[in-house]
Amino acid sequence: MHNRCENCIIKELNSLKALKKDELKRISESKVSKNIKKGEVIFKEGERLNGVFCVRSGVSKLFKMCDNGKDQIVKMSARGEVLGQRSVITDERTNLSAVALSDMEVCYIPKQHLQDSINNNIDFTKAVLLNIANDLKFADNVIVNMAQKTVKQRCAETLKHLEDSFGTDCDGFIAVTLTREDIANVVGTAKEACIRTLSAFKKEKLISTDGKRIKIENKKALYRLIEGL
Amino acid sequence: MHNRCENCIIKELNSLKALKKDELKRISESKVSKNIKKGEVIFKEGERLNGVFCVRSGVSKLFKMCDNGKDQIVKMSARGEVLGQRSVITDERTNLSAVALSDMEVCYIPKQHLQDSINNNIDFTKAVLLNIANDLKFADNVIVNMAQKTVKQRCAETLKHLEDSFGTDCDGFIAVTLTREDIANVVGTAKEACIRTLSAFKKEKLISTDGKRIKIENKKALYRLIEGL
DNA sequence: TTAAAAATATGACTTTTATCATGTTTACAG
DNA sequence: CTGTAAACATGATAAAAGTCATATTTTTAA
Repeated sequence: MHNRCENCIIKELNSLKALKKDELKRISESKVSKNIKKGEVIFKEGERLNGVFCVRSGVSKLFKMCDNGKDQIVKMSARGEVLGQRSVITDERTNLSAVALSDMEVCYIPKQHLQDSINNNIDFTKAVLLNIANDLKFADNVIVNMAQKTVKQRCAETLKHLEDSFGTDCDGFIAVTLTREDIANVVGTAKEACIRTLSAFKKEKLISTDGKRIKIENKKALYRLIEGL
Repeated sequence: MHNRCENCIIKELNSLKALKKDELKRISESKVSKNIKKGEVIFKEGERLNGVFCVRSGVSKLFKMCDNGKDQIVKMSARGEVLGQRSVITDERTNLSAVALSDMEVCYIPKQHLQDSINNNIDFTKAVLLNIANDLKFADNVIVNMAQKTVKQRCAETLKHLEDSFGTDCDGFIAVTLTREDIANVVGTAKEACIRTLSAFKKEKLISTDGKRIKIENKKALYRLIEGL
């Protein structure tokens, strides 16, 4: 038996909370729950999506392959993210690729439902609009950081952002574990530079690590680093 | 006598085209036409806007001041841009500053009108949504370029983008003239690096210049530069 | 018109970051 | 378990980009 969207708590985190009972009912009947394994591709840049993926649990990265062979991660998706939302709205091919960074539970929702609701439920359209507007603000800020901050500053910023978005586990470590290469691909640098910077942070007691797990030890100093040089 | 929004051709370029006659009428009655001088501040980052600015003519830059004292230009606004749209929608303080780069004609539209239409006219809400979704796609691509491309590549990209957005004048020069410093602030580099790169482009006959005016002479070679190194 | 200010241009040098090489540790499939 | 691949780490070096200095040209405003 399916879990019913009407009862799903995840939608409180995204635009789907603005859907009405009957809309949710219809979605419930055609949605497909999927388990996605770590490393699996959810969609590739340039694909035409026939639906969106509502993330119930797990983490994924949204990124673009560059001419230089590296990936640039544009966004890390947390619980509640609606993957593919932008391209379904604009009815375009996806601009980014999505890959699972941990095992994930997602619900696949055929795009017709979203498009119907966007055409008929102004509360939903507004909710999506607010969502995208916030993504845009965030993206603008990333542009500024990429352009004007050093690798050191961006590493610090990325650690802060990961902790803010994913929280900490019971031991105080950031509740998402990325490879150094993935962190580098968020920061926009080479993995060696990322590793070196994190090692320096460790030496300065700004952070500590346990394998891939990272704990922010001196929040104040790390945050200060983000601003000044 | 005011120009009436109902007859204004500019709205064909933006979300306001989805407004109905009576909405346009109401806006016409409370909008204010303004002439803004080159260099004038339209709004500052962190301000609370009481309306948006629909650009009839002229060019402005949307940018953010950084801790290192430099500005990062996030977007150059052409005719048809609705400045302040994002922050009025989310009802937040502005995230960016806007400054006129040439004399401009704009219409100031009190925010109540937009908010009313967003709450009642689903076609308008959808139009704004598409608009912002496209801005987001563009911003994501800028992030990737900033993070992964060299200054040379980004300079080439910026020239292409300026020509694509603003077109060329009768002599074939890009129809917007920026200082080298402003170009540098789009590219995300120091003005010296920008000047040097443009000089190199001139030597390689990719572009020619006449004062601040820039003409792309070898489109193919310049575009090739954007991709590979 | 002309003096001052701003913008452009270029050289010299420093700092930051990327790349390449190599060794070590960790994760994981058989 | 254990061998193999992946990830981590660090040094050496090269390349890219930033900064500072200074000269020239262009723009602007009195």
